[in-house]
Amino acid sequence: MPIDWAKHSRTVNQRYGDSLSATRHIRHVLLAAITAGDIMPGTRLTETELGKQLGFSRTPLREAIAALKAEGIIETGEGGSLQVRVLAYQDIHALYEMRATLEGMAARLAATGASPAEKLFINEIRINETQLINSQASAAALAQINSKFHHGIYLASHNGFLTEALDRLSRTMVLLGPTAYSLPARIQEIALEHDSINEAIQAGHGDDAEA
Amino acid sequence: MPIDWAKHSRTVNQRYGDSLSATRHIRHVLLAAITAGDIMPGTRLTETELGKQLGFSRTPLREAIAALKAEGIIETGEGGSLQVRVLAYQDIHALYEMRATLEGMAARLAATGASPAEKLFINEIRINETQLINSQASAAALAQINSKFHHGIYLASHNGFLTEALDRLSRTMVLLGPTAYSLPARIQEIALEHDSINEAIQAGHGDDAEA
DNA sequence: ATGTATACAATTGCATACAACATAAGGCTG
DNA sequence: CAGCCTTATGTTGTATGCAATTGTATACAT
Repeated sequence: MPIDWAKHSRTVNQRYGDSLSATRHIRHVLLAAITAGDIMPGTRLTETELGKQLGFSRTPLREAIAALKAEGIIETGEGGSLQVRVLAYQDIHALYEMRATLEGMAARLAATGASPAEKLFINEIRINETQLINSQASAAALAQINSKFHHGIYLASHNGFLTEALDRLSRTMVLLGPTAYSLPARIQEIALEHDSINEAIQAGHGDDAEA
Repeated sequence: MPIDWAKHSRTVNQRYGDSLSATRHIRHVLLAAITAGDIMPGTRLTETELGKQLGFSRTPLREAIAALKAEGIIETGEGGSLQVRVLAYQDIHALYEMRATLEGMAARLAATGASPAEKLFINEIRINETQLINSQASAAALAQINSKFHHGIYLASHNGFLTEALDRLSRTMVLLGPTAYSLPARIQEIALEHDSINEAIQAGHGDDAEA
């Protein structure tokens, strides 16, 4: 069954506008397709076929793939064939370990260095999230506000490389498949964690935030 | 004065063999040129000119540049023009902050999780380094063994993403220009630090290694 | 029946050609 | 003389075509 590229293309246009270069457009479309689970890790990608389906020539397609290879999303199998990266079992542990450390670093930096405006911004997101949880909002909406909360902390760390590294990790995490954010128990846990982090940031307690 | 691309090309061939694809070859050559200071941050790069000088067509050149853009080494100025990334002043602080955290993480993981063979390997590198320092070896040789010591710790962390992130940071650091590893006082400091780290790893003390 | 060699098909890697865009210079007009 | 429009030039973005390498199937020999 062919993949509905048009849908992903529309999503990208909505999110980034329709004035992207073909290379960047294709990059985002491929990421969207992987995120949605339309392309599973290990799937072989052939340039000719992809280009035909996407409606672009192979040149911008290859550039998009070159960027994704540099990010570790796509890898070259033996013989130079292309495939979506397959994470080894140990990679999963490494990935979470890495994210925990970097998130801790971001929380600490946010607690010690965030401006009043940034603290206010983070706090408002947290309030917003609580409201959404109490009103039984959809999983998608919760995931979105969750992402916003974390990203707010990243930015408040005032460290562009940290933000970039965490964003890159998120992109790599999509290789693990869809996350389970929908379990009620987990939602409560996350809410409590976010409260602790938020309080530590508001109070300026670096150690507490990192924990 | 034109850049001596042939020299960098030879260096790459020595280091990685001469069977690299044009794209990868160009990527390494550009990195070597930036590392050597032949191309300074902010320098504008034109594809046509570069391709002519390197002896390759624009296609593999653009793919190499796409990869370097994804890594944050090359950026697109206004109007789509290419230039070597110029680090903002705050980026320098962020870069060192990031490296300190990740190196600490690597040292902790190495201390708690390295195999006996890996500990032995790291210890031998440390002994080798001491000998080189005592015998007044060249700065280049010291830099090389220093790099080996750190890389040994990265690998002993058993976290591929951490290793990759640190390698990427190193590549970004070349944008700061050549490092000062030649000051005698600094060499002694580094030697002491390495001793502390090594001892902590050998003893399996995670907290000490991280510090 | 199995192993190997050879030929063919498919796919990636690279080069060239063309189109679209931005930029800067020069002339024209107010 | 100043400002703006036009045009020429250079650079990036995209498409197409060709070469080389790799995977595969088939036929033949052991």
